Amino acid sequence: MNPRPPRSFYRRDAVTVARELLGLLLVRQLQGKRLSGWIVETEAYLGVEDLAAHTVGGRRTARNASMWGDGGHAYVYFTYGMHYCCNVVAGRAEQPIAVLLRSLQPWEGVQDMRIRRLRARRDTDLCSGPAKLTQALAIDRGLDGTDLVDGPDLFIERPRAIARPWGRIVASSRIGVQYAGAWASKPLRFHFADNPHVSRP
DNA sequence: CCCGTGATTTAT
DNA sequence: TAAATCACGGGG
Repeated sequence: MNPRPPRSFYRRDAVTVARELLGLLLVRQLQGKRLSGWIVETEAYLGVEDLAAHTVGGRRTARNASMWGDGGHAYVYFTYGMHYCCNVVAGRAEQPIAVLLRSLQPWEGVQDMRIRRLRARRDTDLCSGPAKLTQALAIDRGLDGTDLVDGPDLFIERPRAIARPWGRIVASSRIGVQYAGAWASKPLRFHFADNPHVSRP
């Protein structure tokens, strides 16, 4: 069993957490089996001032409640009538910042992922997008608020030995937030250069 | 390019 | 109550 980062890992600013999540393993434990993938793409959402964040202007609703909680928990939301997206909550309670998990490099349970993602033609289609990875790993609103540090169903591991050399980290503007004015172009998306599992180059 | 899809949010 | 929105994915 790989060690998990402690609570203090998550209780930091969203950009730091977004960058340091790259190369860690997201694990979904389901029916006694592990589905997992290496985190290769993230986006930071900076809270009340961030025009692209669900908590902009201090918005606090039933949907985004877990974003207001302590770091190290999941914020899972439903959108476009059919998709779930999974965030890692950063900072401390009452500091509504988070990191959207955008892409994984599939690792364990790839065969199960293929069954959950029948539309994926290649393995680079399995988890190369925020709603693709939730479908592949069976993450839905039932996991909203789950504890990534201590929970049994969804968590993050940081193996002692590095699995592979990941290479350079690239920063770019976030995807799908064109409405956010000046915040749309800030370099808050992070991914490994030249990784084929990233949602788009 | 366009559209499906329906919960969530905001405006009356 | 009603209307608009949407941190997307898949197909042309």
